[in-house]
Amino acid sequence: MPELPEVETTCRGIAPLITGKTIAQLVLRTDKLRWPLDQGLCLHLPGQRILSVERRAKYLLLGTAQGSLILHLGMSGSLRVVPAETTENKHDHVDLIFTGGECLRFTDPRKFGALLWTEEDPLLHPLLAQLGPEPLAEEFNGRYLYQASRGRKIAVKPFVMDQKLVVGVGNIYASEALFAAGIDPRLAAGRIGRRRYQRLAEEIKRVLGLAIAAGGTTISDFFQSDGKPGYFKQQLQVYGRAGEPCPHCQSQIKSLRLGQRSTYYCSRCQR
DNA sequence: ACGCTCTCCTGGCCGC
DNA sequence: TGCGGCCAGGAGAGCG
Repeated sequence: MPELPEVETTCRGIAPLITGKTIAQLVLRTDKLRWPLDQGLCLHLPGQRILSVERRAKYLLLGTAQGSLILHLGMSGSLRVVPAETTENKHDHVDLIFTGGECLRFTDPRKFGALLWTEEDPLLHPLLAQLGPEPLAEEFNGRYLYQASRGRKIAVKPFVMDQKLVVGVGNIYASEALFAAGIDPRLAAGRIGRRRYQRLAEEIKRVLGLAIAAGGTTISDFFQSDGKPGYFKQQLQVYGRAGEPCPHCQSQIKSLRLGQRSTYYCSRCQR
């Protein structure tokens, strides 16, 4: 997926194009994404005006006076604003058509995304209520990581990917931040000290910030809301680079699986 | 509570 | 060129 930088890029891309627009029609071309789609969406949405477009973790929240649309891009989802008459492609599952003729189109080959309607505060929705702090917020820092990790035996990489700990750090940026911080991704979270967590928190913020500035990372499926790819791929130091020389020490970048996910690291720079 | 695995889905790529 | 196997940015569910 779309990790945090990709969702942020999408949020910034669509917000100015759809804020204030009134929904005329919702078109669903599949009956389920990650979960069965609530057909009530088609009843609730027409006539609503988009008052806000926000991101929380990897969720996009479209606020209206009556409730909120909660969107998740899953592993392969993307959103674009196109003219409503634009011919749909195979994986264009949802269209939110506005009265002015614009269309917010959700595309997701793997159908791991989500689309939910809630009339409560979306931040209190069961999917969002348990989420950890935003990584770019001040409350996310080395002290927080250190305290949260005491007694934890889980490897540090899956640890920082746990959305209950901190949101938005996915598989790509977890490898990148650990490389930048010089921490072996296999280390038990509970055995890493304050200073190293201080560094890791800084690197997570730095890497995510750079990726947002580059419009995210496009491996294959992700595109910005204007259809362009994200350009951060060129700046990836280790992700997807097994066998290539480490940009710092030239030794071969290694890969392994941790918690079912591909992990890339330099065994010389990361201890 | 914690740590681990499996699972949803489609497509691209690799090797035979 | 076709086919099987494996892999892919997420994360909830269920297990011990």
